[in-house]
Amino acid sequence: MPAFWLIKSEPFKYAWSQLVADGKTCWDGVRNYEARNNLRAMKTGDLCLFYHSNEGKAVVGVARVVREAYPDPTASDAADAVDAAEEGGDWSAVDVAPHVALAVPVELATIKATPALAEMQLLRRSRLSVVPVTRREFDAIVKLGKTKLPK
DNA sequence: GCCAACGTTGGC
DNA sequence: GCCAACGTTGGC
Repeated sequence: MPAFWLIKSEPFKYAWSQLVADGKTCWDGVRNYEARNNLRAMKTGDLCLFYHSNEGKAVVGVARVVREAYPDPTASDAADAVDAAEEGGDWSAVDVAPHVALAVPVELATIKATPALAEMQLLRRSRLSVVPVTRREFDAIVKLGKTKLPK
């Protein structure tokens, strides 16, 4: 059984439409240990709710993990590499591809107003950019998005 | 633009 | 190792 996640991006930085245009992308630049651990727990085929933070504030699509965690290419330059070498820390990235766009974006306000979703990590750990989602929550979001998941 | 939450840093 | 200061994120 696949696991479910929610990944956040500011539309300004990397929007859902960009992911669709690119076909797939490297989800890198995560600089938080907990988020990194979540990235590393992802398996190929896991589904990720794609959330636009800050501007939009809604889940707009579902992405699929197409490559499991590997060293973050953006951590290999400049200060990050020095830090990683000195502190023994390192960063990870995964590749994701668009799976399906939600027919209707699921707004943060809607999530907050839905009792079944009140416990989402998105709400409780609002500053984490990669958080786990339960199957129940995932299904509820997709349903609110009036979307059928492709096989 | 402000503020709350929270992770990180640095002085001791 | 504690804790205050600081920086970043993200909602409003």
